[in-house]
Amino acid sequence: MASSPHAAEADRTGGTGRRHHGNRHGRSEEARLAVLEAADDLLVERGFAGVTMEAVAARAGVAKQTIYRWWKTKTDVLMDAFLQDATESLTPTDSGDVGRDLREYLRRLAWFLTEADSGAVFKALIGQAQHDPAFAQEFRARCLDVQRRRDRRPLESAVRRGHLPADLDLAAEADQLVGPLYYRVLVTGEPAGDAFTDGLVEAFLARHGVGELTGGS
Amino acid sequence: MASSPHAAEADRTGGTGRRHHGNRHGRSEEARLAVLEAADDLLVERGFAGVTMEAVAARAGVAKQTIYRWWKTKTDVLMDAFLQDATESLTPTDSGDVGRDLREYLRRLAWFLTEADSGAVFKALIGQAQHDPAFAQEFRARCLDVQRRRDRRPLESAVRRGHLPADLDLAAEADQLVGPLYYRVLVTGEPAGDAFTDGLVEAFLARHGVGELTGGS
Amino acid sequence: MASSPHAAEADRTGGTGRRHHGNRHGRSEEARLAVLEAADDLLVERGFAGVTMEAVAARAGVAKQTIYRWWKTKTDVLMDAFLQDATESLTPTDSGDVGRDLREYLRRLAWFLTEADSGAVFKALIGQAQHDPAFAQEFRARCLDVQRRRDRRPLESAVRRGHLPADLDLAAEADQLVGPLYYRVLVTGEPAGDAFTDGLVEAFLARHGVGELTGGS
Amino acid sequence: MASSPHAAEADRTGGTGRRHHGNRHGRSEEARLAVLEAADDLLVERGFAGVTMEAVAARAGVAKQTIYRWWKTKTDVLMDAFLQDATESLTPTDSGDVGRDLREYLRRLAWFLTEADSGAVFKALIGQAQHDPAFAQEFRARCLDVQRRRDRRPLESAVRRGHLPADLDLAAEADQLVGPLYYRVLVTGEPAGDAFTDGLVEAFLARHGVGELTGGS
DNA sequence: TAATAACCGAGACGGTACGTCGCGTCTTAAT
DNA sequence: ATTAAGACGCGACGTACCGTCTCGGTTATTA
Repeated sequence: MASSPHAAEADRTGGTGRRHHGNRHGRSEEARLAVLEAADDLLVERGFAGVTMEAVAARAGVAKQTIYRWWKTKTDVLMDAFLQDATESLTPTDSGDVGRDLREYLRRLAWFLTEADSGAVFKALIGQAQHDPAFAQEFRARCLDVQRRRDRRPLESAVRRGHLPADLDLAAEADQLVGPLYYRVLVTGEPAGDAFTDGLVEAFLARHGVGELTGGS
Repeated sequence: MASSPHAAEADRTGGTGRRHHGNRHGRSEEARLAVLEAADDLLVERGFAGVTMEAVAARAGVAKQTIYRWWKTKTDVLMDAFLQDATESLTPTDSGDVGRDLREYLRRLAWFLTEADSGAVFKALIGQAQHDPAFAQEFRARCLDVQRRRDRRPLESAVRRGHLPADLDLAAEADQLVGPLYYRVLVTGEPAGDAFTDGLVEAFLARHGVGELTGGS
Repeated sequence: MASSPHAAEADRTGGTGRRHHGNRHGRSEEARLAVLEAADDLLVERGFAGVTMEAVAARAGVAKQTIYRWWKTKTDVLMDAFLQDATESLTPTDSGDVGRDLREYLRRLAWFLTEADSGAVFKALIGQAQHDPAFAQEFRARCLDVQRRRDRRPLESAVRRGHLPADLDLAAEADQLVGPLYYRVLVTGEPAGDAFTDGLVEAFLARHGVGELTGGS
Repeated sequence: MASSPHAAEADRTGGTGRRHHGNRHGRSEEARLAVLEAADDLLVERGFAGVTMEAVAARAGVAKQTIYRWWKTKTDVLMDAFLQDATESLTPTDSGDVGRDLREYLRRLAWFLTEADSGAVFKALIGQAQHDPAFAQEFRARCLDVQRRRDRRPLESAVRRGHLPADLDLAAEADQLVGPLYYRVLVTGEPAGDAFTDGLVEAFLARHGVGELTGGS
């Protein structure tokens, strides 16, 4: 869901034309999806300031109370929206070639952060994390830790295959690998094209003496 | 200024007991400083959500309109507060030893970002930049570019002395050097102690074959 | 309501201790009355300048938005407050004796305009009508026309009984009867005691040759 | 002055092109007139709400402080503006014929109140008097008492010539004569044409038995 | 002739109130 | 039990004027 402005507004009733107004047991999946979608769309269309509870409720065709029943804050909604459709975008490949895998992965990560709608949500959440320590903690527990584990996977494969030493501090290495990319996206705002990410991979490989073993891009 | 709750509230009259209420040629320096100080203090004491225009005005003993006359938004105020007292905190040393200088600089940068009050302001502004592209642009132009130029300076010294090759892409190298630190501060939120920053420097030096020439930490 | 400072503040919950916070079908009667009461009281206690939306909201224990939801302006509130409790104060008597009825009615009208709290509201509204043509129109439609019809009623009774000629222009006659009273209240500000209003009635009766048929005061 | 939007803005320097900026002894007549004119014009063009101190100062090309130096409030300014050009409009004629004089005078008074720019100022001041008792007192002392004395003059002439009994309470009679006119203008807002004012005179003359002695209009 | 002092313009200042927006809570009737 | 609807108390927004206060410049009078 939520990867672009949706035409679903009119279709949320499932084509039957009926509206859902209550349910004796359990929540409305319909409402849940409509809220996530609305939040996502509003962020993309109007920016973070446009994502208000009232706007989300109105666009989702849902009562405010329904949102508050299931989410604490609007960033909580955005976090769910992010989880809903961000996971699959970044599953690393595993071709057997560390260099190729890393290049591919960093390119996709860069694209995700700078181009994808989910990336916009992600950046908004990162931004909010700078303002609100409590949120930061929850955001890290629910989203970032998963993401960091993903970042580490190509390195783990390489270690498993013996392309990298077994005693490597994978967490630290992964941070050094993706850190400059996040820095570029979050801080400097410069474009992070293939040349840039490939450069990061090159430096990483050189550092560990595997640069010459793997093919270029 | 503005690095902790201030006792200046009562001293804003400059000790003469007179109040400044504006004059023909330009603004009240007294009011300007009170506002910057108040914004800074509120951010540290109550977090970003506590920095409302009304709270700043009240704490500064200033009319709201006086703030709006000189600043567009509260982040604009925070940016000025940041510029007011952040510059001198991060001037790099130049001992002639790249390794020592870099270690020293990164340690101070890490301290600044995680401990200093100005660092809190900086993080808040970075956060806002994720929410508001227009602000992001202005923030980069007025603050970040200066900061990046500072980040590059130790490397420039090293090149001048011949400790690093002259054809190095300093901007890219600097980004690789500080990127993981920002990543840690802004994204993962893990502590960035001396061990961490020294590790970054070590990796950098190893990458350029100058690791063994300079002393350890 | 609204004829003096009220003790109702604490009773607005209706004695049950529960607060009303809105419901699906229509507005809070509780809030409505509290607002009218507060506006009325503020006018009497602090004058027209004291009737600010903020003061009304604060005194009524109501949010500003709740006032704006149902009234356009503060004079709109005062008009409702006036209508709420002014109607019954001025219902003319009908004793069968034109002179007695007119004397009685004009005395009560004079008292209303100069002494009653509602009279103060009325004068404030008349004042506003001089400043704002659009308001003047609405005020006349909603309040003054009713009032003028009341003014005419004693004369209508007299015509019905044959004490006054049937072809009399009642509107014009009523205007001539009450006009000098309003003039005194609104323009000259002189006291309008019984002697004054009785004099008006006397002149009126003399003009139509019924002075000697009816008893004095 | 001040009887219609003025083209004087550019001519306030007296055609010399020079501006007045100070004077050792005494105030600037130029500034005084510009303020009165601006207040008058703003009232006519934008209504009472448009007469703000700032707008008056801006339109008069005068500093706010200059207004506050010579006038307490904006209604004080309007009162001066009214006095400046209202006196001569209403001087009663004295033809020797009470009926003719009264008819003429009431017609002019009605025109003044409903059509003239000064009448608009007058109504605004009357309106303010309903809101502010202190102002009401001053307004009556400085403006209304003069006006009422004017209202009485035609009657005084008639008494002098013996057309009306010498023991008549002129103040009361004058109030009864003009009261309905003010009532119409201030309260009902109905047009007050010649037929209406002539009717008032007719009724007055009939009341005193001089109706048949004087010619119609 | 120079200094002086009352007045002028400009406009920044501390405030109050405005009318609006969004928050999170609540009540209701319907499903 | 959950929903859509929406009124509510609340707090902050950004704006308009208020009345006060310097400030520098102008100008008629005094020194």
